[in-house]
Amino acid sequence: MPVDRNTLLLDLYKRLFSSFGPRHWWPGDSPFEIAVGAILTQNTAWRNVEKAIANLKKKNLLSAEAIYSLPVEDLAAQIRSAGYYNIKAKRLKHFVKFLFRESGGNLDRLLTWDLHISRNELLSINGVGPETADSILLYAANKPTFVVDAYTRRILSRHRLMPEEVSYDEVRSFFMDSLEPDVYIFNEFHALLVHLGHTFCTKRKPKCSACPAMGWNND
DNA sequence: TGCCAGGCCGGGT
DNA sequence: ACCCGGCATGGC
Repeated sequence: MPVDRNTLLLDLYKRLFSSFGPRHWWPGDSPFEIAVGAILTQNTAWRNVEKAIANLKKKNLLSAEAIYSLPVEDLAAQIRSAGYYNIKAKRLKHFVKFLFRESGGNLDRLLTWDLHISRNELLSINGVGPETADSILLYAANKPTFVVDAYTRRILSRHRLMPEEVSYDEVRSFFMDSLEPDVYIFNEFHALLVHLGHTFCTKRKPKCSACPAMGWNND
């Protein structure tokens, strides 16, 4: 009697949670900091992002007003450690320009909008794709949207819950159709997938050492 | 030492 | 609608 994929997904969450415990994400003190982190961490190790954010904080530049006023070349220099600093400086500029245009520079107000509306608004910003938008919505606004990233895809494909090449929206729908729209579970599930992907299910370790212990077949 | 990290865009088929 | 090159630092 085969178990359906929805049940397998919920089972994965339960196993991850009981193995690793709550991750208490996202690292960041304010919604704006979380949004900046979401842009800076695009295809980049978080530890490189932390340094850039700490630097912005130290220089009192971690606000929509400061980033709006700072010349883009200067901003790039301040976020150097995050990598892709020229392109990311432009993206942060696009983001804060959007905030002032749509919401008076106030991210909190934008995030009170309806999920579907605010997601499309965020996606209209040059430099904000689906993962960045969902990260901001889930972790800064506590809205029930699921974040899909490279770890999510790798883990799901290694566990044969989903082929490698499916689209972002297909993976997101798989999670959102299988689980109750619970912000806490979406938050922890994504964070747990990143934790697993980070510590065990990496590219350098094609045989995920934690998975057999968790009762999963990933030959 | 090379390979990898919590993507996304723009130009070309 | 896909496909691909470009973007860049820092750690293992």
